[in-house]
Amino acid sequence: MEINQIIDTIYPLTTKAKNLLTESIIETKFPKGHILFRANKIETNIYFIKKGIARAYAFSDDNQITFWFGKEGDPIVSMQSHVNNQKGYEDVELLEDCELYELKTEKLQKLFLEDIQIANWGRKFSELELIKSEERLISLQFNTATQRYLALLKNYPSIIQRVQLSHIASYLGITQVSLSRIRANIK
Amino acid sequence: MEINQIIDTIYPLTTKAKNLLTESIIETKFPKGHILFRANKIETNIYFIKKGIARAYAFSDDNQITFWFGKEGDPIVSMQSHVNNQKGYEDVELLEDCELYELKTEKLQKLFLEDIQIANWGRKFSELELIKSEERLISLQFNTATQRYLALLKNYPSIIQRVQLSHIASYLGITQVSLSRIRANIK
DNA sequence: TCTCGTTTTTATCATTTGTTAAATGGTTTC
DNA sequence: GAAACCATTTAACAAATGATAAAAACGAGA
Repeated sequence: MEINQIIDTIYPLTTKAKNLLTESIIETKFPKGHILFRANKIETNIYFIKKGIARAYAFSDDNQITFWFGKEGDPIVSMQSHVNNQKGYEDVELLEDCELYELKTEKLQKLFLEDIQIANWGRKFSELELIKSEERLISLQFNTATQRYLALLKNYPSIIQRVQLSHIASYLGITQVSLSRIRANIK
Repeated sequence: MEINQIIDTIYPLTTKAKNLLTESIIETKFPKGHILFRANKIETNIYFIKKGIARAYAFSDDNQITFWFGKEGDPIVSMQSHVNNQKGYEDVELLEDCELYELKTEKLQKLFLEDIQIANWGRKFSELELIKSEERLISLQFNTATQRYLALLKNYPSIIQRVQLSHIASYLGITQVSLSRIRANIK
């Protein structure tokens, strides 16, 4: 997905403000398996996915738990770094060869203070992420694992082809064995 | 908690911007049990809690599930109304007699477009809420019910005195019976 | 095609949580 | 103080999920 479309979908900007923003964005590529963000590190960039898919995970005892997937058009942000300039708790791994748009956090923070349109674009960005996060929270709290799996399939059918089931299981808050049972029962 | 402190904790404003914001805020009171927000309704106000405690819940089949508690200093917002001007899915009930600060969504949206400081205050507001939501999500996905209960007690010890256990149980994503068992095992 | 390594499924048993119902405890009202 | 009401706990059984191990399916290279 092209950066212009990504920006406009969040909050439409005038040409001037959009130029200010796009001037600060560069394109970059990383191979499948690349670790884009590291836990316990302050990340200095945010990204948007032009092409590819990624996951964020953290460790609980010894095992990785995936709590986020990103696909074309989605932002990749360590919120702790972006908001509080603090260390994040997550790794972000690219699950396919990826083309990304890169934007320095510091540069964006500066634009927030200089341009009211970009400040409102940043506000809208967080508002939209917040709504996504709330929906995810409620899905986890309200629905059974089976319901959550079916909802994921419905919202994002191709994820089954693109992401291995062990990651999907931990995203759903269950073990891989449990997801396998659920899949067997659905057929 | 006083409105000045609430505003400043989110993002410090110059006197001029703060006056613009506080001019639009009025104080109001409601008794315990009052339903402040209704599901399937576009809410036109946002609130901050000066004194008291509230919960948001939605229905899953026939039973209410509490997914949020607010106490002194916390905002009460229907994000669907605030961000998308759409109907929300939640009721908000006051669990004690409450003193609230009230702000019209429409007025705030206007200020966002007029004052860059207030736009950045609004951005910070959503960013902070987003971090809270992410933390909650990860707690739900990573931890057992017992761990979540202990964490809640640690973060907010007096909640046990202020909120009945059936609400806390559904907030933790378990039944009241299950919470009762957990409490019995901890002692 | 064969082999090796990885992913996914299946099986078994233990643990946790859900469901329903009854018992206990506390509070309010008359 | 008794009755009525509500919140909380306990009990008993059912269902879902976790843990561990083994089998099966799949894919990438030689």
